[in-house]
Amino acid sequence: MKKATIADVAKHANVSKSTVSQYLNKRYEYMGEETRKKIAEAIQELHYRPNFMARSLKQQSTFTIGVIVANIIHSFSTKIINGLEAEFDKKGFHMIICNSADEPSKEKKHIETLLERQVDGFVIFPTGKNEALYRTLTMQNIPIVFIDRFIEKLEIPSVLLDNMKAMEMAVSSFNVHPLAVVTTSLDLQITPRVERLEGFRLALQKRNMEVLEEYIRHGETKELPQIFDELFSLATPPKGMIATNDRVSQELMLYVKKHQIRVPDDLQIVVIDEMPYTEFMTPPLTTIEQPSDLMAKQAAALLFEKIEMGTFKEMKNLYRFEPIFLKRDSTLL
Amino acid sequence: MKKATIADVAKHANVSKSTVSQYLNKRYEYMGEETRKKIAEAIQELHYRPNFMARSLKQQSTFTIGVIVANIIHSFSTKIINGLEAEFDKKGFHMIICNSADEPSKEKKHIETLLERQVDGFVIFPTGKNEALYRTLTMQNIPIVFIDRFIEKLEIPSVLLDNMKAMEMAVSSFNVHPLAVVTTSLDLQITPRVERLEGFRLALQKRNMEVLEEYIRHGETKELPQIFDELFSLATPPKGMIATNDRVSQELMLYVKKHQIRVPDDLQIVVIDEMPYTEFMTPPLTTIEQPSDLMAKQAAALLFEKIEMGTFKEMKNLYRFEPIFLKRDSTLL
DNA sequence: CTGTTAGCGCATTCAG
DNA sequence: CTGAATGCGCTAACAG
Repeated sequence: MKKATIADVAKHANVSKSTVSQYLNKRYEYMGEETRKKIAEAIQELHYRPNFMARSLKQQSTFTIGVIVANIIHSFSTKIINGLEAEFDKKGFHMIICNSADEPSKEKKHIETLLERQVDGFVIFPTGKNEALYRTLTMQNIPIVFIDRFIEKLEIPSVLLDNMKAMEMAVSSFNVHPLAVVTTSLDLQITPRVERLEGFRLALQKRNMEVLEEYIRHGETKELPQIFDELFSLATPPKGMIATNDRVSQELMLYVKKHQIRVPDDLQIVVIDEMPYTEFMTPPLTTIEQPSDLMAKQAAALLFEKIEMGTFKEMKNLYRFEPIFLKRDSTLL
Repeated sequence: MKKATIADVAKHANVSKSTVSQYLNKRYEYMGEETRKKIAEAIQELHYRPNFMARSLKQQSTFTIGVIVANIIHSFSTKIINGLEAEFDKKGFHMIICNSADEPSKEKKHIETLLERQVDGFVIFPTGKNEALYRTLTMQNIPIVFIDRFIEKLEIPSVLLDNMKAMEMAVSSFNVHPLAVVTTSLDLQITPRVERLEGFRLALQKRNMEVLEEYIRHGETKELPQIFDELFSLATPPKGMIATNDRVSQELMLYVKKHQIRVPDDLQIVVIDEMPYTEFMTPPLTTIEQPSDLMAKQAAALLFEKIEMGTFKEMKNLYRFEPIFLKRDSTLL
């Protein structure tokens, strides 16, 4: 039971291949009523399905987008993937998902193989360490949109959270001090992490509060307990803490529980990224949510702009989204 | 700056297309040292990348797997996707992810378009309502593996949790009664839900406990609070409860919090699906975990068996995985 | 070791 | 309205 081709259908219906092709492309004007029926029947009988690869080869378009996430398992990636899927589906596009695991070499490999697969565009959570490659892509006019992270001096639009504002919101929701902020590894200088720490410093300065670097910490996930230990061993332990992403927030919850730290009495907490548990923790966590669906929509819209019109409408590289403040009980103000 | 083809490279290097093709396929034996260098240079200069579509067309293989999940956002789907990605990546395969949203019509549409895209195989969380289509696929000898759900009378292997055992574990971890079990919608008779309810009944019977259907509930996510209300309004409210998936467990946590139900004193709880929060809830939740990585590995292995050898090694349709019991403090035994 | 030839399945002229 | 011819980019014999 081999796969039927357009030629088989043509033979079966006693017409020519091009007539069948017309039919498939719904150009019914160019054929008789009965011809149409015969073709329809033949397609049914042979279980014929057009070969998308062949069409793509001819039409130089694959209707597929390559998506490279830094880590599928992270909550924000998942939300974005979910949002992108919905948008792509509307346009009849499919997506190939790859995982860079925040390793530049993997990212490079994936970009290259996706290129070989002739994807029509990319959505990438960039590692940031493949600048030459990003530049080549732009020069070859390949549609590409970054998400979550921004790479300077590149004409590639980035869709990201207004991290400064998020930290301003966070800081303004505490009525205690000193405040600490913790994020995950800074090895790759990943935009949201860098910006959130910087936003923290700025928010303090704005309030004429001293910026003490020992309260501004970062490290691999497994180092976080140690970091918390150090923080709470300071002469003046933090009274408020900001967890800048889901990883940190989870580790912090674990730590708080283990050490029976009372929230908000001993420690007030603000976390970035809405998670299922933030609402039913004791106490529920004051959270700053990223509007992931809007962000995915924006990314998809930008990408299609470039794919369909060959260029971005606006000469704008930065699309910042408003964080959503969810006041709950881990802060008091 | 148009894309270079193999012909451009050949011209640039003063050799024939087929020599270049040999080079690309690493059949270096058939060419001179300097020829090789010249080709390498030409490829560099022209930024040449082989067109994977063209190769696929010729080779009748796309090195891509279609993955259809019931809902990307569910924790188990995400974990499986993550596991599959790792396995596929090892073999140089990519995956196209689609969302059926548990709608049979969407599932059908996705299967059909993925077929047109000539995917080499499928991994599907089946809705169960497209039996004719599943059957056609099997008859056309298309590699396909189901996950999480089992469809009877089909020669399609399914990778799933040993749900009976999971419920036996759950029931045996309580030292109170009556016990209740809650799952999400049963409209589609989705395997894990059906089996978990049935496993619950069986576990009770085994212990000569009465099976009372009013303690065995199911409903849409938004109906769950109402269902909990009803359960706790019974003459004898449940003293122990099993949440059969992450949705139910989250709704239950919300409910328990809202109504200040004391766990485990007033209500003992066991949940299925390990989640970030199970460990740091108060109290930590006794959990039954699905070995998602092993399951993804198994699914991938089966699929590749069929892809590479044209047949499954074993005439076996059911691959059951041992649940992992994580005793924590929401149960007392 | 290298070049020629002939498709893979489809879409698109361009004559009939 | 239909059919023949051509090519998308690559691979795979098969000669040389």
